[in-house]
Amino acid sequence: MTDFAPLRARLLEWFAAQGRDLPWRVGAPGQRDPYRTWVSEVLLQQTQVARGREYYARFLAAFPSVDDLAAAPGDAVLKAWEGCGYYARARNLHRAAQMVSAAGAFPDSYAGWLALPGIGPYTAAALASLTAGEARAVNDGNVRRVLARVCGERGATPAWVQAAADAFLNPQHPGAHNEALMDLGATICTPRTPRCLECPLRTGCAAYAAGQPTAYPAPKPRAAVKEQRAVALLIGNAEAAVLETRSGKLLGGLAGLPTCDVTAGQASAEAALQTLLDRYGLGARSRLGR
DNA sequence: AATGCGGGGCT
DNA sequence: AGCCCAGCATT
Repeated sequence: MTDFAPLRARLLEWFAAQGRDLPWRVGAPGQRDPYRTWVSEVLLQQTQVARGREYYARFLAAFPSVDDLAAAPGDAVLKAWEGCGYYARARNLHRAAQMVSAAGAFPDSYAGWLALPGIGPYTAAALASLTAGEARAVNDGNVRRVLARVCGERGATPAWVQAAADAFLNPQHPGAHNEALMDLGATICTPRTPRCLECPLRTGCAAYAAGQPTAYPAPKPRAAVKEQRAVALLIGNAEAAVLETRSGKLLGGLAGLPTCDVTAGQASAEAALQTLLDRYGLGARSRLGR
């Protein structure tokens, strides 16, 4: 295994000088406010920082404290999340806020955070290290990429990444170390065109030495994208239109235009449209003037 | 271990 | 036109 000791120090030095200034980073890593840190971490699950910033400001304005969030109606929480995607995050955050509010205190350990809905290994490690200084290494897309490159490990499996992240962790400054690694992955050790000449870990990086940083980690073969087709009906105009509560998993429970799935081919599309027209008693398609 | 879940940015 | 993003829950 790579000798991480010199890399740890250089990473923290770089972070002190070049780390990102983000609105939820108030106070020292290790004693951050649990609610704000929690909201930011959930928002940033599979969501880029620029977008997370917008929704963070909106969400904190609507729900300034965990008690405010717990007391809010579910619709209001979803409304604040509107357009951000992965809506289970909002529903789980709301449920978990009610659990925390009822308990009267935030979790104070990795295990405690992990027990809340919507919080998995990554988020629990981030929260435990950032709010309580617990020595837990985060393992996310940035960490996987940075460590695969530093160690020259093309086939970085989840188990390998976790072991490497644990070995790299700075037990004296786990929160700062985790944030530093994420910032490095986001701003220097990027997926496509890494800025190796600005990287504090360049000396000692196996991928840089090999001259092909983007070859690490090797991309995983992706499953073929499944295509789905549907016909939607607009009754109304840009000001007001008929909406339905969607069923199923895709945006289920949210409002949307009336839709009908299309199985295959033109005939099926015509049939789907007719189904929608019949549903609203709009008669033959020709009556729409087409 | 695989899959579904949103929406947008980057190359 | 892919690939990726501070992942998680479910199967």
